[in-house]
Parts: sequence; structure tokens; C-alpha cells
Amino acid sequence: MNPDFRRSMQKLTLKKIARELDVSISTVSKSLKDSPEISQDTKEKVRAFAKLYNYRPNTIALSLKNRKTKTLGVIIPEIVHHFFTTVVSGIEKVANEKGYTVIIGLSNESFEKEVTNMQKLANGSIDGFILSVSRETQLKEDYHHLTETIDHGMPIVLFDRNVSQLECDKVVVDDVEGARNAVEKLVSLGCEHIALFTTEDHVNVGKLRTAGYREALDESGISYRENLVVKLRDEFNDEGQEERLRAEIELFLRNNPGVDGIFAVNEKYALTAMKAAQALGRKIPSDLKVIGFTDGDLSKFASPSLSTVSQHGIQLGENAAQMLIKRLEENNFDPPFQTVVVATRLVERESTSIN
Amino acid sequence: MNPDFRRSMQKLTLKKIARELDVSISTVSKSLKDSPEISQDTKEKVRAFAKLYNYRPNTIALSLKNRKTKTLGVIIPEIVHHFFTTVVSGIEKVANEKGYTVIIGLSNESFEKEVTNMQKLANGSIDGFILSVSRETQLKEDYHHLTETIDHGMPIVLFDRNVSQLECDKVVVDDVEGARNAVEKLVSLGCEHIALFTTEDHVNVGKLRTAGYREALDESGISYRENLVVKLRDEFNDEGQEERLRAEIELFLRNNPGVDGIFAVNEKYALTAMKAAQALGRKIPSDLKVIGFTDGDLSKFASPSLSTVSQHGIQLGENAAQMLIKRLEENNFDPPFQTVVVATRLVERESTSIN
DNA sequence: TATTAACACTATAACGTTTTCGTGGATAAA
DNA sequence: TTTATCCACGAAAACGTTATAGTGTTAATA
Repeated sequence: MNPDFRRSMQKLTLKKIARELDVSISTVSKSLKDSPEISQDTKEKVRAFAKLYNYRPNTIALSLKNRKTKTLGVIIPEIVHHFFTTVVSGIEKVANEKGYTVIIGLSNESFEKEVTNMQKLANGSIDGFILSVSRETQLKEDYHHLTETIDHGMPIVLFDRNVSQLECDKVVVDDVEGARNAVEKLVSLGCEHIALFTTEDHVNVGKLRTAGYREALDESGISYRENLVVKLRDEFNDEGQEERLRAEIELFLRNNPGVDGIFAVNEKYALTAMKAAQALGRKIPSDLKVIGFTDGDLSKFASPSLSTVSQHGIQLGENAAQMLIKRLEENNFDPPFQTVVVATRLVERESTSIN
Repeated sequence: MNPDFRRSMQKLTLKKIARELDVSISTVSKSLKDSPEISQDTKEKVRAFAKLYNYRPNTIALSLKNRKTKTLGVIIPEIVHHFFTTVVSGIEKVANEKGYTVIIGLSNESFEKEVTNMQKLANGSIDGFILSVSRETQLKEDYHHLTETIDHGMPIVLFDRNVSQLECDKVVVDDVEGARNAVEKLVSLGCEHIALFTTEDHVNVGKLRTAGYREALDESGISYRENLVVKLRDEFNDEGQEERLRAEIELFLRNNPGVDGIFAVNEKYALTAMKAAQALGRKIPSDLKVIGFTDGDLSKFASPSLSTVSQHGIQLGENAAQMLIKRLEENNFDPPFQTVVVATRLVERESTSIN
């Protein structure tokens, strides 16, 4: 055998093995698949060779032939974001276990990037999508790229940011219940003037958590007061806008000294509120109790540590991957579709302790 | 035309267009590529049809034909980790701009997962790797999977966790300098007993940052004292081990009341140290000044906010992607290899303020 | 001895592209 | 009229697989 064989081989293929061993490509393929059509001798010879030179079938060729890629496309609005990374790690875990690969696309909260990213992946690169729609998409309420994908026979599992008019599998957090539990907790701790820091209305999860806040108040016989609800503008989330967010929150706290509880729809709002309140001399949790949403490191390391509604992102991701893979393996892309609701859990820390 | 055409088409291909328009596949392909071989009439007809039914070439088929996938494989030790996500977002940005897709593999700090992930992707799915080796890989010092990949003609760009014996492009943070600057800062603020919280020795970045710590002390004429260096065990980073980490740090602080400055090689150690110190009644920054490494949200939102050595993960990712894509487009997989060093920047916050 | 069956392989088509090389017919030049 | 030149298109190969359908040789059966 050519001594330079190893060097010359950029990538070993069936054809090269066949040429080297002086048999046909079919024989090589069948040998490696342990087909009964091939004699033991030949099989062993081929397999030894393949093993020696570390043959691995070309994934692309297989994808083309089988018309499936064993790859999941995941589109998320942001990756530098604790919640989404936990979801991705859940997806990746299940995907890997079942022999799937994960491709990640970032929309960066942009409608256009979401669309182009999907189009790029939809052309044969992946078998199905797991995605959370971007903020802009929710704002525009334009979901044609999603419906078209589904119509073309590619399954989608939506997560977290629900879009009720879309017919597909979904796995969502029980935002309403999570928020309700949080606010109920505040009430049970004696809070009577509970402020809500939430997003603009078009953000679905913000809306749902607001609804939960309201439910809890209703149940407790506390009247809902518009002026205790602060809708923070989207742009405050942008890089470098921390000060404006802080100013807005501080202004509110200054104007509402009677507030004794805060429920915020995310960690950032909650922590900013805590910092602003502390700067104003309010003691947490004695004067003011705070609960946030999304359980990340930020909450754990805050001073005082922040009680939060944990969303179980990993579980969410695992569920999403399972649902998608199930459809793919069963080759069932038709209704009925399923919506899995992942329960939240209130993690109590110092910001709501009673001492 | 068959009215059910749209429905029947799972995915539009050249062949289907050809059949429908009663021309050859070649003609369709050439028309879409605006070849001069084809008449205007035919071109227009084909293009109108393709546009109407939203034809997009099958990526997999193109990959097979061109023997390149326009996809980058990114292997990171962890995804629920601020630094790595910033790197990924930098990679993704550049990749997207240049028409590349990104596949993510997680090693979860495991050697075996790193190897299998790479093997899976190396078989045609991607054109090159960007990766940061897992902790276990560093521990074992087994890099055969990397050298083999390189030998097979697939370029690798290593980032952050450098492996000096590997011959490939690299983009690393200047850990030594970052650490030195941080410690110099502490010295300039009057600290004389500066503790170091670092990792076990086999973690490269820990070692480098430790070296920087030492350099700064040497320069400042402060003697290096072994007993001020705390090597925290890897396992303390695992989920649920926060208390043990905290206990270890607290013990040290209790035994070393004279410590007036802390440099920690990551955010977690720094924040845990701050919390422990505060619990022991030390005031930060007046009694004790603290600087961490890696600039994440944790540092910004801590109380007091934490000064850190910012690693510019995004830039790091951008550089890595640029280097890899350059090699791919130039088809140049040979030495010389480049090592880009991304400078760090000391971000000063409350934990080192002077008032 | 002629037929059949078993064996151990090879050839071929297909997946969806792109590209090189033909090719038939029309037109222009000789 | 014959020959050369275009024009507009089609055929075929290739990328690396797998699966189906041959095929030639030997051995068993009638």
C-alpha cells in the first residue's frame, strides 16, 4: 500500500477504501453495515482498514440521501442571557442523547434576522425548529415565516414567548401562575402596597405576568391601582441604558414612599429596584420586599439575595427537544398539537425573609 | 398547471421546476444563475416560477457538491456562562455577516463529550472549528483529537484556554497583563496584603492570572506570600456547591484579618468573597478592596458593584471567527499560525472606589 | 447433463446541485 | 449549395452515501 496513503487522504470515503482494497463501493458499504451478502473474509478486511484509517461516513452525504439531517435549529432572541442559555443547554442535552446536533441562530430581537436565519436553515440544513420569537416579531405580529415553514412540512416547537394564533407544539412557562404566586407571597408577608415593574404591553410574557399580579391582588381583596404599575420601556434594556432605567425606577420609588412590596417581571428590573430603593434608604426586606422573575446567578449573588420565580429553563428546553424529536421520529407533522406548561417555583431568599 | 402543485411540494427542487416548465434541470439551474447560455425568455419564465414558489437551493446538496458547508463548529465547555456566551455572540455576528452558520457543541467540561462532539461535526458538517478546551482535557493533557483534526486538513482556532503545544491559530486574553493591572491597581490604592483567589493549577487561565498577580507584587516590592494564595477546588464550581465555596473563603478571611485587598480570577470567587467579607463585618471598599475577572452582569449588580478585568468576549469571538473564515476563504491551512492577544480592560466600580 | 439455487459480489439509481461538454437547428459566410 | 458559426438548450458526471437489482461462478439437485 502506498505509504503516503494516510497523508494523501484528506477525508476517507467509501470510494477510496474501495479503490485501495480493490473491491466495489457497494461491497465496502455493505461490509461496514455487516450485510450478510458479504463474506466474512471481505468484511473483516474492510472493517480493519476502515478502523485503521478511522473512516466515518460523511454526514452531509447521508443527510442528502436520507433527506434528514438529524439536526435541530434553535432560534433565540439573545444568547447573552441566562434564561435562554439554560433552555439551550436543556435542548442540547436531550438532542445529544438522541443523536441530534444543534444549530443556533440568534435573532437579536430583530424580525429580519429571525426571518433570514430561518430561511437559511430551512433549506435542508435542519429537520425542525425550536424557537422563541423576537420582540420585534411580537410587535409586528407578523408570523408568516413561521406559518410558511410549518406549511412546508417542517415542524416547529415554540417556547417561552407564546404566539396563540400559531398552530404548532409549544412549551411555555406558566407566567400567570408564577406571577400570582409571587404576589400572593408578598401579600401573605403583609405587603399592602405592591408595585409592579413590567414591560411594555406588546411583550407577551410581560402581559401574562401582569395578569398574574392582578389576579393575586383580586383574590386578596387588594384593589388594583394603575399608578403602582410601571411599564418600563423596551429601550431601557439596551446596552448602556442602565442609568435611564435606574432613574425611572428611582423616580417612581421617590413618588411612592408607601410601597412595601415589589414584583418585577425580570431580574434586571428587580435588582435595579433593590439598588434604587436601598439608595433611598429603604431597608430590604424589612421596609420593602422584592420578588423577581427568572432565576439566574444575579438573584443568588445580589445583596440581599433576591427571591425569584424560577422558570426551569433546562426543563423547558428538554421538553421542547423531546416534543420535536418525537414528531420527527414518528414522522407525524399533523395536528393535534400539544402545549406543555412548565410550572414555576418560587425560590425564597433574603429579599422576602421575615426576620 | 396542477392546482395542487403548491401543496404537493414539500420542498421545491430544480428537478420539479424543470418538470413543471418542461425544460431540463440544467436550463433551470443556469437560468437562476443568469447564465448567458440561456435566452431571456426562458430565464424570465424560470425565475418568475422560482420566485412565485419561493425556490431556495438545498443547502445540503450544495455542501456535498462544493465540499464546503459554510458552517463553523463552535465547541465550548459551558453555555450557561456569561463569558462564553459573549464569545459566541461575537462569533455569530461575524459568521453571519460573512454568510456562515454556526453549530454549537457543548463539552460540559468533559473530555469525552468534547471528543465525540468534534468527531460528529468533523465528518462533513462543518468547515472549521472554534473551540475552548474543556477542563478535563486540560487536566489529561490529551489533545490527540485536536491534532488529528488539524492533520486531516480542518482548521481550528483555539480561544481563551490556550494549549501551547498545539499548532494552530489562537485568540487569547492577556491574562497575565489583566491580572497584573488589577493587582497593581490594588497596590496603588494602598493595599498591602492582597489575597488571591484562584483555581487549581491545571487550569491554564488560573495559572496565568496567578502569574500576573505575582508579577505585580514583584514590581511593587511586595513580597509574595504563599499563604495569601487560595486555590479553590474545581468541584466548588459545581451546582449546589456554593456553600462549600463560601465556607472555604470565609475560613480564609477569618484566619487572615489583615487582608486589605482581594484579586479573584473570576466573578464567582470575587462575589462570594465580598459576601463573606461583609458578613464578617468588613466594609468594602474602605476596609477591603476587591477586583474580579470577567465582566458580567454579576459584577454590575453586586453591592457594592464589583471592579473587574473585562475580557471583551465579543471581540475575542469576532477575532476568532475572522481568523477562521480567512483561512477557509483563502484555502490556506498551513503554518504560520497566528496568535491574537486581546487586551483586557480594568473596569473600576464601587469595590475599589476611594471615598 | 441440464437446471436451479446459493453465494459473493458489482452496477446503478437516487438524493439536489453545478458544470463541462455535447448537439440539433438556424443563420451567415463561401 | 455547402460549410462554418452561433444560439439555446440538454446530457452526463460528480460530490458520498445506501438500496435495489443484476451477474458470474460454483455447488446442489433433477
